[in-house]
Amino acid sequence: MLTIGEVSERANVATSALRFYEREGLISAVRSDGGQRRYQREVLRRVAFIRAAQRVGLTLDEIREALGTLPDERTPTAADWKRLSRSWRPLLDRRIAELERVRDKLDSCIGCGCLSLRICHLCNPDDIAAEEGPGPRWLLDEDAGDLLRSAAP
Amino acid sequence: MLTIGEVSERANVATSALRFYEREGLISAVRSDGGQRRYQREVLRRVAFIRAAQRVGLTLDEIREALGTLPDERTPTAADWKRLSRSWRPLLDRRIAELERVRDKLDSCIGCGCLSLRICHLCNPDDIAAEEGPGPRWLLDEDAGDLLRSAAP
DNA sequence: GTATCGCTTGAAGTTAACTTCAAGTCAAGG
DNA sequence: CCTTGACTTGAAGTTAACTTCAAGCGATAC
Repeated sequence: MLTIGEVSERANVATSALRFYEREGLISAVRSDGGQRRYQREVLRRVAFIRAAQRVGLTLDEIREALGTLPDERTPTAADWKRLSRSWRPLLDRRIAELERVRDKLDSCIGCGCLSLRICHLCNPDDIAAEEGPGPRWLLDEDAGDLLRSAAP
Repeated sequence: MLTIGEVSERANVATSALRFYEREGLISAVRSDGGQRRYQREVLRRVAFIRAAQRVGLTLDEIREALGTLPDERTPTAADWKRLSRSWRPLLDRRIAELERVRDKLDSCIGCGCLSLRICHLCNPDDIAAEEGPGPRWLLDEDAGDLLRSAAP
């Protein structure tokens, strides 16, 4: 059993983040007699998954959903984790393709020097993202959730 | 001269966002007798630049800085905009490369099924991003500002 | 046993990029 | 002239993913 400080150091994640993940239902812990959190070693893999998923671009909501497809009864196996990670691949591909599209349009727009509205494809791409909702909006992308759901067993 | 509603519709940007950009010093407007905003047509290009820059991944702070390198006296020319847009290229290249690295590591990690800390390169990449500060942190990247500054005349 | 460091909680703060709201004023058509 | 829709302001709310804080208990080394 690991203390929160040990998990924090090994996973390179702040203790405040671990408590936050617990509140958000992403990880869990048992308690010592004195009421302190004690983690099973498995939590390290879970946290690793969370951080890797964030690098890929998933939100914590999406990650929680993905973690929800893991078996409740037994400890997740390498195959379980593999299934989840594999589901990221198309998402990554799409994000990369999107950026490459922007780059190519940028090239052609530098060529024409336009940067004018409706004419320039760079300024008015035909995407759905960046249309709704507040908050930071850099590279919001639709239906990551669908991809995850399609990876469920 | 355009009203805020006209700019909003042509640029496909909410009026609230236009007022916000003005408060943030990204765009400006003169006022009608009654105190309403009246925009020069040039603001459309400016807004287009802002939105395109956001797609590339710049923050409004960085965009303000970039806009600050435009000449104060004369209306910016196509060459001015071209210079700014060109400075995005290396940034885009780096972001794409970063995602490709993640994708490749993902492949090898699916192969080994590891996803364990410190051992797995996907979970513990050697990057500086994702280390400091609150707020959403998907694909934070260092020194975009340097790139912009190096594009100044 | 006591000093010290680690752990606990809930509440509130942070950042980016906006949006929403209330309570009005302006402009244009009929 | 009057109605209606567009515009004004400042303040407060939103979202994600956390962090910071205060006030106090837990665990461990000496």
